[in-house]
Amino acid sequence: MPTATEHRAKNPLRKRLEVLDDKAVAQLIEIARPVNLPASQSIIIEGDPADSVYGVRRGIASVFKLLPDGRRQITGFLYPGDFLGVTFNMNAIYGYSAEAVTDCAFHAWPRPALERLFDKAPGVRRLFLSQIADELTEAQDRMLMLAHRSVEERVATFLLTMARRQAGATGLRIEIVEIPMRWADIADYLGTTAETASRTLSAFRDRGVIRTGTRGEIGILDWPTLEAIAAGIMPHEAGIYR
Amino acid sequence: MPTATEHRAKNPLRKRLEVLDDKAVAQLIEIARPVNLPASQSIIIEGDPADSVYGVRRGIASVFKLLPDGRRQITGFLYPGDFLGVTFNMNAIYGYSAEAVTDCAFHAWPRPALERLFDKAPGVRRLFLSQIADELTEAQDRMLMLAHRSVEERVATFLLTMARRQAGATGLRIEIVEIPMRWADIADYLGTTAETASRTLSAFRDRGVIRTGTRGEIGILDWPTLEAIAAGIMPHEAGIYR
DNA sequence: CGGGACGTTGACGCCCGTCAAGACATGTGG
DNA sequence: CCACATGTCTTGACGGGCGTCAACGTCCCG
Repeated sequence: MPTATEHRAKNPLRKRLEVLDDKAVAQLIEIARPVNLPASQSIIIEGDPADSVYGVRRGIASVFKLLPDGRRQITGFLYPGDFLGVTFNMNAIYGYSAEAVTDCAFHAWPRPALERLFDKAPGVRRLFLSQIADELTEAQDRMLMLAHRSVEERVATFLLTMARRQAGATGLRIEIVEIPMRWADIADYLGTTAETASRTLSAFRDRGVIRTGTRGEIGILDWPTLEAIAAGIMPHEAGIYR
Repeated sequence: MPTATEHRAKNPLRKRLEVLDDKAVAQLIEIARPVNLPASQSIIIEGDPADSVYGVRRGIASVFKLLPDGRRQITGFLYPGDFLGVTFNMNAIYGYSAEAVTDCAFHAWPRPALERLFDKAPGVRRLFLSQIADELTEAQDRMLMLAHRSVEERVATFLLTMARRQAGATGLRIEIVEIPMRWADIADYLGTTAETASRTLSAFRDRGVIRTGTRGEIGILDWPTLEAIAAGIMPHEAGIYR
């Protein structure tokens, strides 16, 4: 049974919009304002009035929450086809912050125009609905992950998710996985630290599971082992520290 | 800014349904089938076809996911007024399991009838929508919690949430908090173990923050300290082990 | 070339998960 | 009413995973 993340991985923009008829898509594009942001720029700030909804066109964005002491939990990475800032609060306040991980292009929809479109084109409402539902399922999966799985399992799962996303519908076990985000971001996403994440990668490398070297790339050498680690099979055979 | 849990705590059944007009409420009740379950009986099983949506009328239910090795993460407790099994998946499969924590009474709505009602009464759709959105916000809050906060902070936060829920809109700092669920459940909810949760309670007791004794009840003696612990202020003054 | 951002590696300590045993309450049958 | 079984909570002992602090290496950009 695929997780929500895996499900989402197979649903880029085209897939997501194909539930809409051509007219609805045209209307959506029409009321959109284009927004471009360089990496690590802020898009949405938690607590601000939620007057726009954003759709990722290009690049990767992160959604996160902050603790008063400055610590950060990235609750998700968003890819082309994903939406940002879809809230149904009555007070219409963003419930989280978001920023561009890589250089990004967005559609920005003013909320009033979007809600008018909701009434004209029910398919559009259903589209945003399914996004929320997907996010909820993914959030629940990740709760399980954060609470009950070791950092090794989390990192392995992350690598596999990235690999499968890039393989797309082909299902191939690709060799080189591109990791566009910084490891500090990944650590915040996985609920650990950059140091521990790095150590875990090194351990995988030393066990011959992956290959490192080029910045922003990981080579997967041993899929079965990586999958076994992610699944939690493989009883602490070799710790993080050699 | 209140968390989603706190928000939900102030929204029992009446509050939640008051966004509907009388006719919609009547229609909802009309198509509902009553279901009663004793404590620890299963309501929904992850992976089963999602042919019903449930509304909690009385009692407390837990929503959870299981790992293959049997470990469990409770992703939320549901109270009267909350809904269960609202999925917008195209395949219409429950994404989680649920069971009664205490003796429970539910409304059960067959999905087809409910979707017909969605079209007749748009307020009903919006009601279920806002539930999903609430759950998503809560899920994101809890990710932060599980990933970055100590067990002490989590237990303190849980006690405060329960206390505030019982205080309702009064905002009073009530003395005796009823805890209807077993600590094993609470531990699974907080992403820890029953042992550690128990130890944490004992530490609070020894520091004079709470009073224990009667099963299913906790007395809160020192609100400011408990709030400080929950907020993460209070640098490891006295560990769990005396 | 110098400075800053990012990743790597080491050393250290403690939080908390695990195993185990005991305390206490509740239910069940004789 | 008592003996016993069962489920829940408590407490102890122990060890490991991983967070923290610190130093170093590497790459990039002015």
